[in-house]
Amino acid sequence: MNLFTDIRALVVEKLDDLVADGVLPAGLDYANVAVEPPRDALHGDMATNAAMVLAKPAKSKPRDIAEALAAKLADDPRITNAEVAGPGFLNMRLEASIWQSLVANVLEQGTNYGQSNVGQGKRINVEFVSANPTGPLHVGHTRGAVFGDALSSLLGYAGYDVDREYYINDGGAQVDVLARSVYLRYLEAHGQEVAFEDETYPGEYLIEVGQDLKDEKGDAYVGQSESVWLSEIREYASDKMMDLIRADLASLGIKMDVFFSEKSLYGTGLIEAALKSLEDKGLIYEGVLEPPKGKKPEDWEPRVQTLFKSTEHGDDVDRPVKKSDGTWTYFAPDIAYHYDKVTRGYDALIDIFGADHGGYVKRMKAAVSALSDSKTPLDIKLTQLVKLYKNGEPFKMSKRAGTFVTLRDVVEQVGPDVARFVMLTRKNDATLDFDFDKVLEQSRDNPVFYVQYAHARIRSVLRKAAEQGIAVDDATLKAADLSNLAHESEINVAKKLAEWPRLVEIAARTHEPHRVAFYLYELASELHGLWNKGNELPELRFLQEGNAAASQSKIALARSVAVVIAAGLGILGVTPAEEMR
RNA sequence: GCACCCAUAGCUCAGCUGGAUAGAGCGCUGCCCUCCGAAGGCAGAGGCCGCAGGUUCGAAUCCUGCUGGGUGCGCCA
Repeated sequence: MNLFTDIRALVVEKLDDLVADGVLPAGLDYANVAVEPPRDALHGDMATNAAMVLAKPAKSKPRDIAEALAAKLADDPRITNAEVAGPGFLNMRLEASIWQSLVANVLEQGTNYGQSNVGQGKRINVEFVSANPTGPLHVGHTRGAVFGDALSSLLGYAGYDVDREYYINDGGAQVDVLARSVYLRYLEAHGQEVAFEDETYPGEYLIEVGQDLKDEKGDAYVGQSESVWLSEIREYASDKMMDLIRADLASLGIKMDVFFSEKSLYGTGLIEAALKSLEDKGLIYEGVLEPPKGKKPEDWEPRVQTLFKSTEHGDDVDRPVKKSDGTWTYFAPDIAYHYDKVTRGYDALIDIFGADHGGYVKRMKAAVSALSDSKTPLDIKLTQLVKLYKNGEPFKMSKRAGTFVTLRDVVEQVGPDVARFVMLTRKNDATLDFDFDKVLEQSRDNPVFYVQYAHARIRSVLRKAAEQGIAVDDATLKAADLSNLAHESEINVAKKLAEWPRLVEIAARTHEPHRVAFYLYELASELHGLWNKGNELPELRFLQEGNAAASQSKIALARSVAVVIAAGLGILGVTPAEEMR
């Protein structure tokens, strides 16, 4: 249930009446007619722009249409009054009973309240993290992981059938580097002195892998050439790294539905098939690229390569799919991977990349557009950098100094709930400041705390009520007499609750889970405000002394706030707090 | 040189498929606990929405051009 769509349906119904009355011409397009909360609450509960949108096509004055529409709307029992304002806005006020029954409705539906069917069960694939299997996840990955997971949950809540997917880059040279690094640790486990050259990973997390390899294989690889061990260790090591990464993700509560291996594209004809598909569309040719202007590489020389005509699908230049020596570029398996996603029958694809892959967006969109004949939309969300702070001071990361911060470091220091919430209180395309101290601060300045506090307060009221022998189960609460929830402050809380379903749809449509976090902050603010009003106005307190029935109706409102907070936090992957400590 | 992202209060940031007098928090000023958690609340001051044009009933929002910051740019994935 969504009050805004209900009222919009009413507006449309009344517009049709006006058409029947001959006030408006037939055949008008209502697509742009919106019913929204007015920016200023003084204007009313809901506003529609119908008159302004329809004035031109109806060849009429906005205010005339608005007046006629207002008269029609005033007939509806739900509308207390409808008045024209400004250039032709129509402001509506709703009966208090609407807001009261909304509270009952929230309790009826529980955390399903706000779920939407805008997704219509469409299948959507969200690919995220996709870090190379060469080591543990770091902070940058954390943001992408949290964002992707929350977006997936949000889309699921909005009625999509979502698959979370991880693309394992286990086909390239970086896995060879990993294998060589593990080999060094393996030799080390055999007591040899080893040196880590530039082209190796010196990270200590490989010590254990080398040791395990020794335990399994003994000295079988010692003193052997790469041709003996490279491919085997590559496999062994990348499996180990994926175990590590899976555990990292699990520590944040993230579980992927699909892990797709790049390696599985090679030697199976999948890359060839994808390229063939493009070739059949006339989008593959042999050619020479222009050097990039202004930043000409020293060793630039013209080369003939196999190119994908990505410019025909919105890219700036055509992109190579084969190197001059005939081997695939990185782009080729990526095309094949997306071809696979397209052929798996998804209605839409979402890729989540780090900001450093921004240059990749156009060619990837071009590829999917070409592969699916523009039928499968691909949205690519970039997550910007995370800047770390400690006590307000920038926290420098350096791989060499061993001070690079991993996902595990973050989770261990602040916990998964805080890490997730903080990462989601910013738009994905804005850089994020993450201060290890500030995120644990207990004040209004810290949204995590503030929202959790609101939830904990409500739980506290429920506990208190139970101690006093008042029944506070949802079945009892929703049957309570809610008509005394009539004070402006109480109605305002209910109005905020009414926005939830609408917000879910907006956030899902724009692929912006941060909107959920901001909404929860606003809702928490309403709750805290009402709570404090109880200081001066005892009739607003949730616990009405000696009056169980009155208490139950007040608590019903508080409980419905807790339900929506829990639902919102659920989307963000955060556990609602029972109490603050 | 080109592409993408960002620019809103002193600071950190919201702002819905274009809507009315642009909103929060921090900081600043002043208030509110015999009362369900003051870990909170209320009020006040604080704005050329980077600059300049354009589109229209209407622009922080869309388009173009600038300025400043970030990211990236053919045999690295």
